[in-house]
Amino acid sequence: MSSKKEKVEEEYTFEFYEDDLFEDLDLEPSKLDNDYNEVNFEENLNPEQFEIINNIQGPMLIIAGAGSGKTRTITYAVAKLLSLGVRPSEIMLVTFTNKASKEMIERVESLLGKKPKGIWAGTFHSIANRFLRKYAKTAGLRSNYTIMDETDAVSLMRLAREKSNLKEIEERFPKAKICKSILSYSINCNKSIHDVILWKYEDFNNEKVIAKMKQIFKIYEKKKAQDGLIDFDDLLIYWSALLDERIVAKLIAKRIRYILVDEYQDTNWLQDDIVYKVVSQNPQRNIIAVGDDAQSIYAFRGANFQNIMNFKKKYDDCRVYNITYNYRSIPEILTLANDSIQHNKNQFKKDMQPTRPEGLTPFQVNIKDHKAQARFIAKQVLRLREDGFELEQMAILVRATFHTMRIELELGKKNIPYEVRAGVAFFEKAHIKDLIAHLRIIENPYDELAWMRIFKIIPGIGTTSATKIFSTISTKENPIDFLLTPNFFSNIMKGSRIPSIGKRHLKTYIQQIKGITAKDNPSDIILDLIKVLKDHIKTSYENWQDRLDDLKQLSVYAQNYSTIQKLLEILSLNQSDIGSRTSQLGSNVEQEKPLVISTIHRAKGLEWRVVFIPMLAEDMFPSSRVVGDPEGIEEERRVFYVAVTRAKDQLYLISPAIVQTYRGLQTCRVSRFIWELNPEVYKKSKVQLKSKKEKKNQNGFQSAFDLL
DNA sequence: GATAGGGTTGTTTTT
DNA sequence: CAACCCTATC
Repeated sequence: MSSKKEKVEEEYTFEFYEDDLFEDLDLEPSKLDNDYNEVNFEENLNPEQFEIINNIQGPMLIIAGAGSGKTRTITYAVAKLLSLGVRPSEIMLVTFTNKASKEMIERVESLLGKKPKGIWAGTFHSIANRFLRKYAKTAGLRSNYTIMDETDAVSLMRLAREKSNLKEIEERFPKAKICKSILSYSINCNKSIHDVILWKYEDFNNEKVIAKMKQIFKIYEKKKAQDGLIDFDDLLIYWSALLDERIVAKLIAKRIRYILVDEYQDTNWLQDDIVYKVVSQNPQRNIIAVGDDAQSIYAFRGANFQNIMNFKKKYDDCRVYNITYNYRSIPEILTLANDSIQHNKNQFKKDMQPTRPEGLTPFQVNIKDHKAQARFIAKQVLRLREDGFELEQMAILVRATFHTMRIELELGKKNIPYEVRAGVAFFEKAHIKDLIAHLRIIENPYDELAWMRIFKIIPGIGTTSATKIFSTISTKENPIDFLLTPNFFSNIMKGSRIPSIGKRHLKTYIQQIKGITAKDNPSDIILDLIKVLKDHIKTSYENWQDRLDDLKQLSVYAQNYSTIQKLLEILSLNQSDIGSRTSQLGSNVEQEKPLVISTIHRAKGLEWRVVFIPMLAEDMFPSSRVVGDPEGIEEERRVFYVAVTRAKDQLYLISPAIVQTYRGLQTCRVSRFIWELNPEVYKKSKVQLKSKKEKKNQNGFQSAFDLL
C-alpha cells in the first residue's frame, strides 16, 4: 500500500487521503454467489434478444424502438451476467430515473429468486453521488455536502445575481433561472458560455452581459463551495474529474466490468464522456448502450441523441443491433406513430414492425373548448370502465402541467379517482421546503439557502437582515452556537436594525432547533420540527391544517431512512417519484387503482391500454415558444411520438378549438401533428363512435358526442 | 433602511 | 401562480 501512496505523490495532481484509498468503497467485490434460479432465457426472449444476451462482450449498441422489450432485454442481460458468475458489484446499470432502476433490479430479483446485492444501479447523478460520498475529500468536497435541487440552485443563482451589482450595466439582463440554465448547458454540452448564448439565447449576445454573467457564475461557484452545497451538474463534474485521476479510475476499472446504459438517446455530452472514461479503463470495454433516437425528448437538459450515432465511431469495434419489433401497440397505433415521426428530417429512418393483431384505428376528436375536452375524456373514461377497462389501464398524457387543470376538475366532479404525475412535487411546496431547510441546517450548518429560509420565517426579519446574520455566523466554527451567544445582537450585530421582536423570536426559535439536533432519527426530528414550525404555518396559510398534514406525511416517509443525510439525498435525487398527487383521501378501504394523469416526459418507458392526448392545438402542442425553430419542432414531434407509443389498444387525440391560458381564452388551430398525418391513419371519432356506441347507451349516460 | 404588501409579468418538459 | 418590482409604512 505504501508504494501506492508514493505514486500518488509523484504523479498525480489530486490530493489523496489515506482512508479514501484504503476504504476501497463498496467496490469491495461482493461475494461470488451464483446460487440463482435457473432461467430459461431462450423461452422468454425473442431470437434477437436471445442473441444479444448470449454475446455480451465488448461495446454493443442496441437501437430499440418503442415497445420492443428494451427493459426486458436489459434485465435479462443483467440476469444472464449474474448467472454466469459475474459479481453484482462488477455491474454498473445506468437508468434514466431511480424508479426505473429499482424496478429493473426487482425484475432481476424475481427472475433469479434472489436479490443481487451491490449492483451499481441508478441514474448518472445517483451513482455519482455514491462515489462522491466516499471520495469527497479527494474530489475537494466537504464530506457532508448537501445536494440542491433545481429550485435551490436557481435561488442560489439569484443570490449570486443580486450580489453582482447589476446596476453597472444598462443592458437587459437574464433572470436567475436563465443564468442557471446557461451555465448548465455550458457544463453538460461542453460549450463556452458565449457559444451557449449564441445557440440558445441570442438576445443576450452582448459582451457586457456575457462578462457580467461570468462574474455571476464565479460568485455562484464560490457560494457553493463556502456553503457546502452542490448542484446536479456538480455531481457529474466531480465524478468526471475523479475518473481523470488514475488511481481512482484503476480502482473502478478493476471492479466494474460491465456497463449497461439505458435511454442512451437522452444522455448529454458530459454523461457520454463519463461512460467513455469508465469503459476505457476496462480492457474488454464491455458496454451495452440501449436507446432510440426517436424518443429523445430531453434536449432542454442538454441531451443529444447524436450520442447514439457517434457511439459507433467512439467504439469502432462496436456491434449494432436493431430491434424493430413492437410488442406493445396494435398495428394501427404503430402506423400513426411511424407516419408522424417520418416528418422529422433529422431522424434516422426506422419503422416499427407490429406483432399484435389488428385493432381499433386511433380516434381524433376536434372539440369546442378545453371544458368540452375535459368532459369528453371523463365520459369516455367512464364508458371504457363500463366496458371492462380498469382505470389504472388508462392514462391522460399532457405536454405541460397546466393542461391538467380543467381535466382534474372534471374527474373530481364525476368521482373518478386519479393520480397526477406532473408539476410541483409535494416537497417542492413552500412549507415542506421550510421544514427541510431545518434538516439541512442540522446536517450542514453552513447551508446558506436553508438559513435564509429559516431567518425569513421570523417576523421582522427580511432579506437584508437574513443576509447579514448569515454572513456573520457562517464563518464561525459552530454557527448555531454562535448565534445563541448572549451578546449576539447587543454586540456582534450592533449595527443592524432588527426589531426587538425579531431578535427575541429568533433566539427562542434557534434554541428550540438546537434542542432537537441532539436526536438522530429523522422521523422523530421532523415531528419535533413540526412543533417548532406550527405557529408560523398557522399564521401564514389559510389551509394550515392541510399543510401540517403534509408535514406529518413527510415524517412518516422519513421512517424509511436512518440518517438525515440519506433522507435529504433521496429527496433531491428522486424529485418526481415521491410527489404525485392523488384525488383519493383516506386509504384504509380497498380502493380502485386510479386513472393516471401524467406529463409525457414522466410517462417515458410506461404503457397503458388506453391513452388520451389532449391539447393537440398549435401553440399548445407544439408549444408556441418552439414555432419557427425547426429543431424545437422536431423535439416536440418526438414528444408526441413518445406519447402515442405509450398506448397499447386505444388512442384518443383531442384538439380543442378554444383554450384557457393565463391570458384568458384563446382560439387555436388544430395541431400540425394531426394535420400533417396521412388522414387514413386516424378516424374522426364523431362518426366512428356515434354509430357504434349509441345502442349501448341506455344507462343514462349522455353521449359524449352530444358535446360536439 | 428595511419590511411587507400590492400590482405586474410571463409559465414546458426534469436529474 | 410564483417571482419580480415598486411603493407605503414601520
